[in-house]
Amino acid sequence: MNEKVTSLEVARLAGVSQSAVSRVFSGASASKTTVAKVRAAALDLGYRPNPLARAMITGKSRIIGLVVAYLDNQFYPMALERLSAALQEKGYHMLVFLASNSAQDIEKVMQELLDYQLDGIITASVAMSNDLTARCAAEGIPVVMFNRGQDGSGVSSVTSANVTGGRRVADFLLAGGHRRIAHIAGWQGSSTGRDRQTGFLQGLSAAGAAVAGLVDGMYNRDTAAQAAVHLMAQPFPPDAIFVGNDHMAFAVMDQLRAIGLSVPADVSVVGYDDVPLASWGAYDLTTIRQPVNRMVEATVDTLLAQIEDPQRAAQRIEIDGPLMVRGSARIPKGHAR
Amino acid sequence: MNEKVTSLEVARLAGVSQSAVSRVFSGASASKTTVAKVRAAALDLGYRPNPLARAMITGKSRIIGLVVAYLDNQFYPMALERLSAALQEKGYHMLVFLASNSAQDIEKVMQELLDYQLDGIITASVAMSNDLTARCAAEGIPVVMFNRGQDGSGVSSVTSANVTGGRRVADFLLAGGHRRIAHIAGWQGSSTGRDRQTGFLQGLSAAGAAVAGLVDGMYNRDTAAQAAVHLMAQPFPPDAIFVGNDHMAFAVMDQLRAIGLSVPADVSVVGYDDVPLASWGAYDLTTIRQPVNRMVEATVDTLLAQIEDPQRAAQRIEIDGPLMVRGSARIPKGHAR
DNA sequence: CCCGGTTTTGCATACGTTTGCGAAATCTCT
DNA sequence: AGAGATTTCGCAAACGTATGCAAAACCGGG
Repeated sequence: MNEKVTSLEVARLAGVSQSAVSRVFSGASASKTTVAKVRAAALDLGYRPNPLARAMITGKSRIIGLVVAYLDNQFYPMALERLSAALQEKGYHMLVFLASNSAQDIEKVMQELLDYQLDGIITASVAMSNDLTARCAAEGIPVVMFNRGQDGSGVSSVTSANVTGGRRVADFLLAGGHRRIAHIAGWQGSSTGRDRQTGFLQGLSAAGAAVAGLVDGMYNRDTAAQAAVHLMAQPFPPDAIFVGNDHMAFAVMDQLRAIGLSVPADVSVVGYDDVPLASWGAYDLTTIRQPVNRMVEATVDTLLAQIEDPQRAAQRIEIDGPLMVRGSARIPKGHAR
Repeated sequence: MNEKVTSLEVARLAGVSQSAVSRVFSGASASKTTVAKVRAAALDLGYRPNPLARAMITGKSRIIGLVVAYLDNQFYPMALERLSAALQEKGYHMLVFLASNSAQDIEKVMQELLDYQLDGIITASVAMSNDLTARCAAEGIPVVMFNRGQDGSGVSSVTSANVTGGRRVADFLLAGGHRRIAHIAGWQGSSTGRDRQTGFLQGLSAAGAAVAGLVDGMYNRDTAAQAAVHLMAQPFPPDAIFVGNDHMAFAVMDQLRAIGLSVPADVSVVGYDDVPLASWGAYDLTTIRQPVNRMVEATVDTLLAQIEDPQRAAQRIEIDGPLMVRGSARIPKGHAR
């Protein structure tokens, strides 16, 4: 039914050469009259340049690969939405690759990533070994890791200021008068998990306090809930828990309430991310906000800059975010909400 | 650094023609020895066929466009994840298009959709006018609407059995002894919203009951919360509310609790979707499960079948889902949980 | 009106694959 | 072993665009 209309047909109708049509649509120089004739003919025929053909010749597909593991954590859908919107604005689109974190699976995804002539890659939440990211870089495809850092490897990354954030939580809980503070950490295989923990522990020891329990929650609801049970079963249970991200914090709150404890009366809970759900009535979670918008902006800027200039050095961007004080943790006296 | 290796180089190394290489990788006939030689050479050079070049000549890109409006509702990230995984399994990938529901925006997205040589399109949650879907169909691109139906238009759709589901909720609430039952409906501009409401009202009137309040919640948290307030401010407020989807139901529960009402003691709440959050402790929401896995399966099957055979008639698939009985609504005596 | 300089234009080729077509090779059966 | 049927192979032409190069058109100034 639909005859795909090519630049050649437009050229014929406009009475110019095919190259002229190409130049008009690729923004190269052309005289006023030519542009007018071509535009008219194109509109008439309903012509639009074929991105695939264009990609093949230029080597630029205007497609960005997004590699993501899971979308359970509300933070990622949000980021995905924002990233896609931002890229769309710049004339790019996102091809989605799911990589459950098994090494074998990632290997397969990597192959496909390289097949498509992606202009760039954004990895979110996925644990790519140094090897793999390095290989991408070697293939000359710009990579930006979103919400995950990687020391040493020459790969760009955008995260929030996780160390600072962790520290901020420690300060806040200490100011609230808590003395037995535990931490259900983010997955220690990830930089975010490690950094938040580092900052948090720094904050505690700066005040001469020891951590009252420390478990790796693996960014997993069940693991975190179990950890909460264990922590509270100790002879001297904590009166505050800093949880490595909101996703786990919700599980922890559910669990604490299930065993009859009140938040924050019995135990304060603080999360990390500030996903939309954190502000909903049922949780009202005090948490560090990851400034998604600015993180997305930085990610896109970095990626596009790197696409423009492949020689550009890898960036390592950290964006600070505020503590959102809500009702899940005791509020220090005199604290300005 | 990275020399892109082409089929021609493989051919040279293997001592065969370029066409032979192509045939080996496109699954056409070739002799054992040729296959072996080519495979060896390809492995040696690290060759993999270029999907873009392939797409250009065959007209098949193995890319499916996913058009989605928002990802706030936890149902969609989940669906997206499953869809992407299922497609990946079949050798397809998903290009994401964000379409905030403004007509102008959709128009732009549509143009881009047509530019890329998409093999098919899945629309989720987005309100495409008959005109637009029809245009896609006219261009010969198979379209499947996920979680949204459209009467008349010859476009395939996959939904849950929304009428049945709505009816099921009515029956359940009536069995629970409720007599003043209100409905905060899903957006009436969508088939899901309308169908659920239809089934629900049918259920009520079959039992001779009238609805104790009916508002369009627009699938929006704030609207739904406002609606809840208004409903409860009536002289004879409802003792049960069926909310058009979980996303709004959470807002309603938050709101009810905020004004000092207890769920389900004062008022029962039932949702629709059964997103993960529904089973979490803080809400423990009774809701109709939309069987995402089977819906995704049906969507992918339908789409691929339509790609195989463009003459295939549009399907209209409805998949029934059970009521997940939890704690947010009074449980009828003797009801088997 | 002519000349140097700047744009603009068309021609032809390239990008990396698939695929129809005839030639060559292989197989099958007597 | 040879004829016919079948399979495999290479050649070359697509697919729809971008772009280097040289010719053509245009510009302003003397």
